[in-house]
Amino acid sequence: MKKYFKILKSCPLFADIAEDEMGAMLDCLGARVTSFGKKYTILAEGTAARHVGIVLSGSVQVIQNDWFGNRSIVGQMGEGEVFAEAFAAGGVESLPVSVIAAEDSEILLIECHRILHACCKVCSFHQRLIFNLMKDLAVKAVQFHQKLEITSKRTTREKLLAFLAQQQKKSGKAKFTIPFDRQDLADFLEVDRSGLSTEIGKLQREGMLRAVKREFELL
Amino acid sequence: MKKYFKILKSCPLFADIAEDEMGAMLDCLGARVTSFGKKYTILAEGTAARHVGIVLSGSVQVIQNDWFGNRSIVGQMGEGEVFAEAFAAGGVESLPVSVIAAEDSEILLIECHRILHACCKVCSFHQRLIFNLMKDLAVKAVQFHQKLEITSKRTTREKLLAFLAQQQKKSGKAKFTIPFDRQDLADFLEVDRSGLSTEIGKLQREGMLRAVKREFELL
DNA sequence: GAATGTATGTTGAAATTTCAACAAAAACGA
DNA sequence: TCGTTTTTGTTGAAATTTCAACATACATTC
Repeated sequence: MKKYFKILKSCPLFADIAEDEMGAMLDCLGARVTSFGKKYTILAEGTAARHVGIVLSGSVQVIQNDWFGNRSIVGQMGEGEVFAEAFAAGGVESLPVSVIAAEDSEILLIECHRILHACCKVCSFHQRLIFNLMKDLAVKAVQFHQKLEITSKRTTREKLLAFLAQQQKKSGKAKFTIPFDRQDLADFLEVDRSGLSTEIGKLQREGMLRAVKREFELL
Repeated sequence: MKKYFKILKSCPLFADIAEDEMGAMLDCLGARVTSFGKKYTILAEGTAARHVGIVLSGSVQVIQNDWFGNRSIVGQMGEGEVFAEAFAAGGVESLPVSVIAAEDSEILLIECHRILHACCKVCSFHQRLIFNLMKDLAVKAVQFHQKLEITSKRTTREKLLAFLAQQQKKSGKAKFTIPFDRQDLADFLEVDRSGLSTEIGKLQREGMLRAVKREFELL
Protein backbone atom coordinates (compact mmCIF):
# COMPACT_ATOMS: atom_id res chain seq x y z
CA MET A 1 0.00 0.00 0.00
CA LYS A 2 2.89 2.27 0.79
CA LYS A 3 3.87 2.62 -2.85
CA TYR A 4 0.64 4.52 -3.45
CA PHE A 5 1.30 7.15 -0.78
CA LYS A 6 2.86 9.53 -3.24
CA ILE A 7 -0.14 9.57 -5.53
CA LEU A 8 -2.52 9.70 -2.56
CA LYS A 9 -0.78 12.78 -1.21
CA SER A 10 -1.70 14.54 -4.43
CA CYS A 11 -5.34 13.50 -4.03
CA PRO A 12 -7.53 16.37 -2.86
CA LEU A 13 -9.36 14.05 -0.50
CA PHE A 14 -6.19 13.56 1.52
CA ALA A 15 -4.84 17.09 1.44
CA ASP A 16 -2.96 18.04 4.59
CA ILE A 17 -2.90 14.54 5.93
CA ALA A 18 0.58 13.59 7.08
CA GLU A 19 2.25 10.67 5.37
CA ASP A 20 2.76 8.86 8.66
CA GLU A 21 -0.96 9.06 9.38
CA MET A 22 -1.83 7.68 5.96
CA GLY A 23 -1.40 4.00 6.76
CA ALA A 24 -3.57 4.03 9.85
CA MET A 25 -6.16 6.12 8.10
CA LEU A 26 -6.49 3.86 5.06
CA ASP A 27 -6.80 0.97 7.47
CA CYS A 28 -9.55 2.70 9.40
CA LEU A 29 -11.33 3.54 6.16
CA GLY A 30 -11.18 -0.05 4.99
CA ALA A 31 -9.57 1.05 1.74
CA ARG A 32 -8.85 -1.66 -0.79
CA VAL A 33 -6.98 -1.58 -4.07
CA THR A 34 -8.35 -3.34 -7.15
CA SER A 35 -6.95 -3.60 -10.66
CA PHE A 36 -9.15 -3.27 -13.71
CA GLY A 37 -8.30 -4.05 -17.32
CA LYS A 38 -9.20 -1.58 -20.04
CA LYS A 39 -12.97 -1.32 -20.64
CA TYR A 40 -13.82 -3.20 -17.46
CA THR A 41 -16.63 -1.89 -15.29
CA ILE A 42 -15.57 -0.47 -11.95
CA LEU A 43 -18.98 0.69 -10.78
CA ALA A 44 -22.15 -0.37 -12.58
CA GLU A 45 -25.21 1.74 -13.32
CA GLY A 46 -28.15 0.79 -11.16
CA THR A 47 -26.13 -0.50 -8.22
CA ALA A 48 -26.07 1.22 -4.85
CA ALA A 49 -23.76 4.23 -4.68
CA ARG A 50 -21.71 3.37 -1.63
CA HIS A 51 -18.12 3.69 -2.74
CA VAL A 52 -15.85 6.60 -3.39
CA GLY A 53 -13.17 5.75 -5.96
CA ILE A 54 -9.67 7.13 -6.34
CA VAL A 55 -7.54 6.55 -9.42
CA LEU A 56 -4.10 5.26 -8.39
CA SER A 57 -2.94 4.57 -11.94
CA GLY A 58 -4.50 4.70 -15.37
CA SER A 59 -7.76 6.58 -15.91
CA VAL A 60 -11.50 6.04 -15.78
CA GLN A 61 -14.54 7.29 -17.64
CA VAL A 62 -17.92 8.06 -16.14
CA ILE A 63 -20.45 7.09 -18.78
CA GLN A 64 -24.17 6.90 -19.23
CA ASN A 65 -26.24 5.00 -21.76
CA ASP A 66 -29.64 5.95 -23.14
CA TRP A 67 -32.44 3.45 -23.36
CA PHE A 68 -31.42 3.40 -26.99
CA GLY A 69 -27.69 2.97 -27.31
CA ASN A 70 -26.64 6.62 -27.16
CA ARG A 71 -23.48 6.65 -25.11
CA SER A 72 -22.55 9.77 -23.22
CA ILE A 73 -19.24 10.42 -21.50
CA VAL A 74 -19.94 12.44 -18.40
CA GLY A 75 -16.36 12.80 -17.29
CA GLN A 76 -12.87 11.37 -17.32
CA MET A 77 -10.57 11.13 -14.31
CA GLY A 78 -6.85 10.46 -14.18
CA GLU A 79 -4.29 9.68 -11.46
CA GLY A 80 -5.05 11.11 -8.07
CA GLU A 81 -8.59 12.09 -9.00
CA VAL A 82 -11.72 11.05 -7.14
CA PHE A 83 -14.93 9.72 -8.67
CA ALA A 84 -18.46 8.76 -7.62
CA GLU A 85 -18.10 10.80 -4.43
CA ALA A 86 -21.13 12.96 -5.21
CA PHE A 87 -23.44 9.98 -5.58
CA ALA A 88 -22.04 8.23 -2.53
CA ALA A 89 -22.13 11.29 -0.28
CA GLY A 90 -25.47 12.40 -1.72
CA GLY A 91 -26.93 9.06 -0.75
CA VAL A 92 -28.46 8.21 -4.12
CA GLU A 93 -30.01 4.78 -3.97
CA SER A 94 -29.02 3.77 -7.50
CA LEU A 95 -26.06 4.96 -9.58
CA PRO A 96 -27.27 6.80 -12.70
CA VAL A 97 -23.90 6.19 -14.40
CA SER A 98 -21.29 3.52 -14.91
CA VAL A 99 -17.60 3.98 -14.30
CA ILE A 100 -15.27 2.02 -16.56
CA ALA A 101 -11.49 1.81 -16.89
CA ALA A 102 -10.36 3.91 -19.86
CA GLU A 103 -7.08 1.97 -19.73
CA ASP A 104 -5.57 -0.60 -17.40
CA SER A 105 -6.02 1.00 -14.01
CA GLU A 106 -5.56 0.55 -10.28
CA ILE A 107 -8.40 1.89 -8.19
CA LEU A 108 -8.72 2.56 -4.49
CA LEU A 109 -12.26 2.03 -3.24
CA ILE A 110 -13.54 3.35 0.07
CA GLU A 111 -17.01 2.99 1.49
CA CYS A 112 -18.24 6.53 1.84
CA HIS A 113 -19.92 6.09 5.21
CA ARG A 114 -16.53 5.30 6.67
CA ILE A 115 -15.40 8.77 5.70
CA LEU A 116 -18.53 10.53 6.86
CA HIS A 117 -18.98 8.83 10.21
CA ALA A 118 -16.16 8.72 12.72
CA CYS A 119 -15.21 5.23 13.83
CA CYS A 120 -15.28 4.17 17.47
CA LYS A 121 -11.64 5.04 17.99
CA VAL A 122 -11.10 8.75 17.96
CA CYS A 123 -9.38 9.23 14.63
CA SER A 124 -7.95 12.70 14.29
CA PHE A 125 -8.34 12.83 10.54
CA HIS A 126 -12.12 12.47 10.11
CA GLN A 127 -12.81 16.17 10.45
CA ARG A 128 -10.09 16.87 7.96
CA LEU A 129 -11.49 14.26 5.56
CA ILE A 130 -14.96 15.77 5.69
CA PHE A 131 -13.52 19.20 5.02
CA ASN A 132 -11.50 17.84 2.10
CA LEU A 133 -14.51 16.02 0.72
CA MET A 134 -16.49 19.25 0.93
CA LYS A 135 -13.79 21.10 -1.02
CA ASP A 136 -13.59 18.31 -3.56
CA LEU A 137 -17.36 18.32 -4.05
CA ALA A 138 -17.32 22.06 -4.59
CA VAL A 139 -14.67 21.66 -7.29
CA LYS A 140 -16.66 18.80 -8.81
CA ALA A 141 -19.79 20.91 -8.94
CA VAL A 142 -17.82 23.59 -10.76
CA GLN A 143 -16.55 20.94 -13.18
CA PHE A 144 -20.09 19.74 -13.81
CA HIS A 145 -20.95 23.33 -14.49
CA GLN A 146 -18.19 23.55 -17.09
CA LYS A 147 -19.51 20.47 -18.80
CA LEU A 148 -22.94 22.07 -18.76
CA GLU A 149 -21.41 25.11 -20.42
CA ILE A 150 -20.37 22.86 -23.29
CA THR A 151 -23.50 20.80 -23.75
CA SER A 152 -25.72 23.85 -23.49
CA LYS A 153 -24.21 25.21 -26.71
CA ARG A 154 -26.42 24.56 -29.70
CA THR A 155 -24.04 23.65 -32.52
CA THR A 156 -21.21 21.17 -32.89
CA ARG A 157 -18.83 24.02 -33.70
CA GLU A 158 -19.69 25.96 -30.56
CA LYS A 159 -19.44 22.89 -28.37
CA LEU A 160 -16.08 21.99 -29.83
CA LEU A 161 -14.69 25.50 -29.46
CA ALA A 162 -16.00 25.76 -25.88
CA PHE A 163 -14.35 22.45 -25.04
CA LEU A 164 -11.06 23.36 -26.67
CA ALA A 165 -11.02 26.71 -24.91
CA GLN A 166 -11.45 24.94 -21.57
CA GLN A 167 -8.72 22.45 -22.36
CA GLN A 168 -6.33 25.13 -23.48
CA LYS A 169 -6.99 27.18 -20.36
CA LYS A 170 -6.42 24.09 -18.24
CA SER A 171 -3.15 23.21 -19.96
CA GLY A 172 -1.91 26.77 -20.02
CA LYS A 173 -0.15 26.20 -23.32
CA ALA A 174 -0.97 27.04 -26.92
CA LYS A 175 -0.57 23.41 -27.95
CA PHE A 176 -2.38 20.88 -25.83
CA THR A 177 -3.39 17.24 -25.84
CA ILE A 178 -6.95 16.16 -25.18
CA PRO A 179 -7.73 12.90 -23.33
CA PHE A 180 -10.17 11.65 -25.98
CA ASP A 181 -10.08 10.04 -29.39
CA ARG A 182 -12.64 11.28 -31.92
CA GLN A 183 -15.45 8.95 -30.94
CA ASP A 184 -14.97 9.68 -27.24
CA LEU A 185 -14.81 13.39 -27.93
CA ALA A 186 -18.10 13.14 -29.81
CA ASP A 187 -19.63 11.21 -26.90
CA PHE A 188 -18.35 13.83 -24.49
CA LEU A 189 -19.65 16.76 -26.53
CA GLU A 190 -22.90 14.89 -27.23
CA VAL A 191 -22.63 15.25 -30.99
CA ASP A 192 -22.35 13.02 -34.02
CA ARG A 193 -18.84 11.72 -34.68
CA SER A 194 -18.89 12.30 -38.42
CA GLY A 195 -20.26 15.78 -37.93
CA LEU A 196 -17.47 16.43 -35.45
CA SER A 197 -14.84 15.28 -37.94
CA THR A 198 -16.37 17.53 -40.57
CA GLU A 199 -16.34 20.49 -38.20
CA ILE A 200 -12.70 19.94 -37.20
CA GLY A 201 -11.86 19.85 -40.89
CA LYS A 202 -13.75 23.06 -41.56
CA LEU A 203 -12.11 24.90 -38.68
CA GLN A 204 -8.68 23.83 -39.93
CA ARG A 205 -9.43 25.04 -43.45
CA GLU A 206 -10.61 28.33 -41.98
CA GLY A 207 -7.27 28.60 -40.20
CA MET A 208 -8.74 28.70 -36.69
CA LEU A 209 -7.32 25.40 -35.59
CA ARG A 210 -4.57 22.88 -36.02
CA ALA A 211 -5.40 19.31 -35.07
CA VAL A 212 -3.29 16.18 -35.36
CA LYS A 213 -4.82 13.20 -33.60
CA ARG A 214 -5.18 14.29 -29.96
CA GLU A 215 -2.96 17.34 -30.31
CA PHE A 216 -4.76 20.64 -30.81
CA GLU A 217 -3.72 24.23 -31.26
CA LEU A 218 -6.09 27.20 -31.37
CA LEU A 219 -4.92 29.94 -33.74
CA MET B 1 -34.37 37.94 11.88
CA LYS B 2 -36.32 35.58 14.07
CA LYS B 3 -39.21 35.37 11.64
CA TYR B 4 -36.92 33.57 9.21
CA PHE B 5 -35.98 30.82 11.65
CA LYS B 6 -38.70 28.53 10.41
CA ILE B 7 -37.57 28.64 6.81
CA LEU B 8 -33.92 28.42 7.87
CA LYS B 9 -34.61 25.26 9.83
CA SER B 10 -35.72 23.66 6.57
CA CYS B 11 -32.50 24.75 4.85
CA PRO B 12 -30.07 21.85 4.41
CA LEU B 13 -27.18 24.10 5.41
CA PHE B 14 -28.62 24.45 8.90
CA ALA B 15 -29.80 20.90 9.44
CA ASP B 16 -29.57 19.77 13.04
CA ILE B 17 -28.77 23.19 14.36
CA ALA B 18 -30.94 24.03 17.32
CA GLU B 19 -33.26 27.00 17.03
CA ASP B 20 -31.77 28.64 20.10
CA GLU B 21 -28.33 28.47 18.54
CA MET B 22 -29.55 30.00 15.32
CA GLY B 23 -29.39 33.64 16.38
CA ALA B 24 -25.84 33.51 17.65
CA MET B 25 -24.76 31.54 14.64
CA LEU B 26 -26.21 33.96 12.08
CA ASP B 27 -24.53 36.73 14.01
CA CYS B 28 -21.20 34.95 13.93
CA LEU B 29 -21.61 34.31 10.20
CA GLY B 30 -22.36 37.95 9.50
CA ALA B 31 -25.54 36.97 7.72
CA ARG B 32 -27.55 39.77 6.21
CA VAL B 33 -30.98 39.82 4.59
CA THR B 34 -31.61 41.74 1.37
CA SER B 35 -34.78 42.16 -0.68
CA PHE B 36 -34.73 42.00 -4.47
CA GLY B 37 -37.49 42.94 -6.87
CA LYS B 38 -38.35 40.61 -9.73
CA LYS B 39 -35.61 40.44 -12.40
CA TYR B 40 -33.06 42.17 -10.19
CA THR B 41 -29.53 40.81 -10.10
CA ILE B 42 -28.50 39.23 -6.82
CA LEU B 43 -25.04 38.07 -7.89
CA ALA B 44 -23.48 39.28 -11.13
CA GLU B 45 -21.43 37.26 -13.59
CA GLY B 46 -17.76 38.15 -13.48
CA THR B 47 -17.71 39.27 -9.86
CA ALA B 48 -15.84 37.39 -7.15
CA ALA B 49 -17.66 34.32 -5.82
CA ARG B 50 -17.59 35.01 -2.11
CA HIS B 51 -21.17 34.68 -0.97
CA VAL B 52 -23.45 31.78 -0.33
CA GLY B 53 -27.09 32.70 -0.86
CA ILE B 54 -30.20 31.28 0.78
CA VAL B 55 -33.71 31.96 -0.48
CA LEU B 56 -35.91 33.15 2.39
CA SER B 57 -38.90 33.97 0.20
CA GLY B 58 -39.60 34.04 -3.52
CA SER B 59 -37.25 32.25 -5.91
CA VAL B 60 -34.11 32.83 -7.94
CA GLN B 61 -32.71 31.72 -11.26
CA VAL B 62 -29.08 30.93 -12.01
CA ILE B 63 -28.51 32.06 -15.58
CA GLN B 64 -25.71 32.33 -18.08
CA ASN B 65 -25.46 34.39 -21.23
CA ASP B 66 -23.47 33.55 -24.35
CA TRP B 67 -21.27 36.11 -26.01
CA PHE B 68 -24.19 36.32 -28.40
CA GLY B 69 -27.41 36.70 -26.50
CA ASN B 70 -28.24 33.03 -25.97
CA ARG B 71 -29.66 32.84 -22.48
CA SER B 72 -29.38 29.63 -20.55
CA ILE B 73 -31.11 28.85 -17.26
CA VAL B 74 -28.78 26.68 -15.22
CA GLY B 75 -31.09 26.22 -12.27
CA GLN B 76 -33.94 27.62 -10.23
CA MET B 77 -34.09 27.67 -6.44
CA GLY B 78 -37.05 28.27 -4.16
CA GLU B 79 -37.57 28.89 -0.44
CA GLY B 80 -35.02 27.29 1.84
CA GLU B 81 -32.68 26.43 -1.00
CA VAL B 82 -29.03 27.44 -1.24
CA PHE B 83 -27.27 28.89 -4.27
CA ALA B 84 -23.76 29.87 -5.40
CA GLU B 85 -22.25 27.67 -2.69
CA ALA B 86 -20.25 25.59 -5.16
CA PHE B 87 -18.53 28.61 -6.65
CA ALA B 88 -17.90 30.20 -3.28
CA ALA B 89 -16.58 27.04 -1.63
CA GLY B 90 -14.69 26.05 -4.77
CA GLY B 91 -12.89 29.35 -4.69
CA VAL B 92 -13.55 30.39 -8.27
CA GLU B 93 -12.15 33.84 -8.87
CA SER B 94 -14.98 35.01 -11.12
CA LEU B 95 -18.61 33.87 -11.19
CA PRO B 96 -19.45 32.21 -14.53
CA VAL B 97 -23.16 32.83 -13.94
CA SER B 98 -25.55 35.47 -12.73
CA VAL B 99 -28.24 34.94 -10.13
CA ILE B 100 -31.42 36.94 -10.54
CA ALA B 101 -34.69 37.10 -8.64
CA ALA B 102 -37.36 35.12 -10.51
CA GLU B 103 -39.95 37.00 -8.43
CA ASP B 104 -39.81 39.45 -5.52
CA SER B 105 -37.51 37.69 -3.09
CA GLU B 106 -35.75 37.97 0.23
CA ILE B 107 -32.24 36.58 0.25
CA LEU B 108 -29.85 35.74 3.07
CA LEU B 109 -26.22 36.25 2.06
CA ILE B 110 -23.30 34.81 3.98
CA GLU B 111 -19.63 35.15 3.16
CA CYS B 112 -18.46 31.62 2.58
CA HIS B 113 -15.15 31.94 4.38
CA ARG B 114 -17.10 32.62 7.56
CA ILE B 115 -18.62 29.18 7.24
CA LEU B 116 -15.41 27.40 6.32
CA HIS B 117 -13.09 28.95 8.88
CA ALA B 118 -13.95 28.90 12.56
CA CYS B 119 -14.03 32.30 14.21
CA CYS B 120 -11.87 33.16 17.20
CA LYS B 121 -14.58 32.23 19.65
CA VAL B 122 -15.12 28.51 19.76
CA CYS B 123 -18.44 28.18 18.00
CA SER B 124 -19.84 24.71 18.36
CA PHE B 125 -21.66 24.76 15.05
CA HIS B 126 -18.82 25.21 12.58
CA GLN B 127 -18.10 21.51 12.25
CA ARG B 128 -21.77 20.89 11.75
CA LEU B 129 -21.96 23.63 9.12
CA ILE B 130 -19.08 22.16 7.17
CA PHE B 131 -20.69 18.74 7.27
CA ASN B 132 -24.00 20.21 6.11
CA LEU B 133 -22.29 22.15 3.35
CA MET B 134 -20.60 18.94 2.23
CA LYS B 135 -23.96 17.16 2.10
CA ASP B 136 -25.54 20.05 0.27
CA LEU B 137 -22.74 20.13 -2.29
CA ALA B 138 -23.15 16.41 -2.90
CA VAL B 139 -26.85 16.91 -3.56
CA LYS B 140 -26.05 19.86 -5.80
CA ALA B 141 -23.59 17.80 -7.81
CA VAL B 142 -26.29 15.19 -8.30
CA GLN B 143 -28.67 17.92 -9.44
CA PHE B 144 -26.10 19.20 -11.91
CA HIS B 145 -25.86 15.67 -13.14
CA GLN B 146 -29.60 15.53 -13.69
CA LYS B 147 -29.46 18.71 -15.69
CA LEU B 148 -26.65 17.15 -17.71
CA GLU B 149 -28.90 14.16 -18.33
CA ILE B 150 -31.37 16.52 -19.97
CA THR B 151 -29.05 18.65 -22.04
CA SER B 152 -27.12 15.63 -23.25
CA LYS B 153 -30.22 14.40 -25.07
CA ARG B 154 -30.12 15.20 -28.77
CA THR B 155 -33.68 16.20 -29.66
CA THR B 156 -36.17 18.65 -28.21
CA ARG B 157 -38.61 15.82 -27.66
CA GLU B 158 -36.13 13.74 -25.67
CA LYS B 159 -35.03 16.70 -23.60
CA LEU B 160 -38.61 17.61 -22.81
CA LEU B 161 -39.57 14.07 -21.87
CA ALA B 162 -36.46 13.66 -19.72
CA PHE B 163 -37.28 16.90 -17.92
CA LEU B 164 -40.92 16.01 -17.39
CA ALA B 165 -39.99 12.57 -16.09
CA GLN B 166 -37.69 14.21 -13.53
CA GLN B 167 -40.35 16.69 -12.48
CA GLN B 168 -42.98 14.01 -12.15
CA LYS B 169 -40.68 11.84 -10.08
CA LYS B 170 -39.89 14.83 -7.87
CA SER B 171 -43.54 15.71 -7.36
CA GLY B 172 -44.63 12.13 -6.86
CA LYS B 173 -47.95 12.84 -8.51
CA ALA B 174 -49.37 12.17 -11.96
CA LYS B 175 -50.24 15.82 -12.41
CA PHE B 176 -47.51 18.28 -11.59
CA THR B 177 -46.65 21.94 -12.01
CA ILE B 178 -43.34 23.07 -13.47
CA PRO B 179 -41.61 26.24 -12.26
CA PHE B 180 -41.11 27.65 -15.77
CA ASP B 181 -43.12 29.40 -18.43
CA ARG B 182 -42.50 28.32 -22.02
CA GLN B 183 -39.60 30.66 -22.72
CA ASP B 184 -37.87 29.76 -19.46
CA LEU B 185 -38.45 26.08 -20.11
CA ALA B 186 -36.83 26.47 -23.51
CA ASP B 187 -33.89 28.30 -21.92
CA PHE B 188 -33.59 25.54 -19.35
CA LEU B 189 -33.72 22.73 -21.90
CA GLU B 190 -31.44 24.69 -24.25
CA VAL B 191 -33.82 24.50 -27.19
CA ASP B 192 -35.77 26.87 -29.40
CA ARG B 193 -39.00 28.13 -27.84
CA SER B 194 -41.12 27.75 -30.98
CA GLY B 195 -39.76 24.25 -31.54
CA LEU B 196 -40.63 23.45 -27.95
CA SER B 197 -44.20 24.66 -28.40
CA THR B 198 -44.51 22.56 -31.54
CA GLU B 199 -43.20 19.50 -29.74
CA ILE B 200 -45.59 19.93 -26.80
CA GLY B 201 -48.42 20.19 -29.31
CA LYS B 202 -47.29 17.05 -31.10
CA LEU B 203 -46.99 15.04 -27.89
CA GLN B 204 -50.49 16.10 -26.89
CA ARG B 205 -51.93 15.10 -30.25
CA GLU B 206 -50.16 11.75 -29.90
CA GLY B 207 -51.86 11.33 -26.53
CA MET B 208 -48.64 11.08 -24.52
CA LEU B 209 -49.14 14.30 -22.62
CA ARG B 210 -51.61 16.78 -21.28
CA ALA B 211 -50.34 20.31 -20.82
CA VAL B 212 -52.20 23.40 -19.65
CA LYS B 213 -49.91 26.34 -18.96
CA ARG B 214 -47.52 25.09 -16.29
CA GLU B 215 -49.56 22.03 -15.43
CA PHE B 216 -48.42 18.78 -17.02
CA GLU B 217 -49.57 15.20 -16.96
CA LEU B 218 -47.75 12.28 -18.56
CA LEU B 219 -50.10 9.64 -19.95
C1' DG C 1 4.63 -8.60 -44.82
C1' DA C 2 -0.11 -9.81 -45.05
C1' DA C 3 -4.28 -9.74 -42.71
C1' DT C 4 -7.25 -7.91 -39.56
C1' DG C 5 -9.28 -4.54 -36.87
C1' DT C 6 -9.70 0.22 -35.24
C1' DA C 7 -9.80 5.14 -35.96
C1' DT C 8 -10.70 8.90 -38.85
C1' DG C 9 -12.43 11.57 -42.67
C1' DT C 10 -15.95 12.20 -46.44
C1' DT C 11 -20.31 12.33 -48.59
C1' DG C 12 -25.34 12.81 -49.61
C1' DA C 13 -29.98 12.21 -48.00
C1' DA C 14 -33.31 12.51 -44.35
C1' DA C 15 -34.68 14.43 -40.12
C1' DT C 16 -34.54 18.15 -36.88
C1' DT C 17 -33.60 22.58 -35.20
C1' DT C 18 -33.31 27.31 -35.60
C1' DC C 19 -34.93 31.65 -37.08
C1' DA C 20 -38.17 35.22 -38.21
C1' DA C 21 -42.54 36.74 -38.59
C1' DC C 22 -47.10 36.74 -37.36
C1' DA C 23 -51.66 35.49 -35.02
C1' DA C 24 -54.20 34.35 -31.11
C1' DA C 25 -54.82 34.15 -26.26
C1' DA C 26 -54.02 35.59 -21.69
C1' DA C 27 -52.49 38.82 -18.21
C1' DC C 28 -52.06 43.44 -16.63
C1' DG C 29 -52.80 48.31 -15.71
C1' DA C 30 -55.16 52.48 -16.14
C1' DT D 1 -63.69 47.79 -19.76
C1' DC D 2 -60.35 49.01 -22.91
C1' DG D 3 -55.87 49.12 -24.53
C1' DT D 4 -51.29 47.42 -23.92
C1' DT D 5 -48.02 44.03 -23.01
C1' DT D 6 -46.69 39.40 -22.45
C1' DT D 7 -47.12 34.69 -23.47
C1' DT D 8 -47.99 31.00 -26.43
C1' DG D 9 -48.82 28.61 -30.74
C1' DT D 10 -48.12 28.27 -35.88
C1' DT D 11 -45.81 28.36 -40.12
C1' DG D 12 -42.25 28.01 -43.85
C1' DA D 13 -37.54 28.59 -45.15
C1' DA D 14 -32.71 28.13 -44.07
C1' DA D 15 -29.22 26.00 -41.49
C1' DT D 16 -27.54 22.10 -38.96
C1' DT D 17 -27.41 17.54 -37.28
C1' DT D 18 -27.95 12.86 -37.71
C1' DC D 19 -27.50 8.64 -40.08
C1' DA D 20 -25.54 5.21 -43.08
C1' DA D 21 -22.23 3.89 -46.02
C1' DC D 22 -17.81 3.86 -47.62
C1' DA D 23 -12.63 5.05 -48.25
C1' DT D 24 -8.41 5.71 -46.25
C1' DA D 25 -4.97 5.70 -42.79
C1' DC D 26 -2.96 3.60 -38.92
C1' DA D 27 -1.93 -0.01 -35.61
C1' DT D 28 -1.66 -4.80 -34.21
C1' DT D 29 -1.18 -9.62 -34.66
C1' DC D 30 0.16 -13.67 -36.69
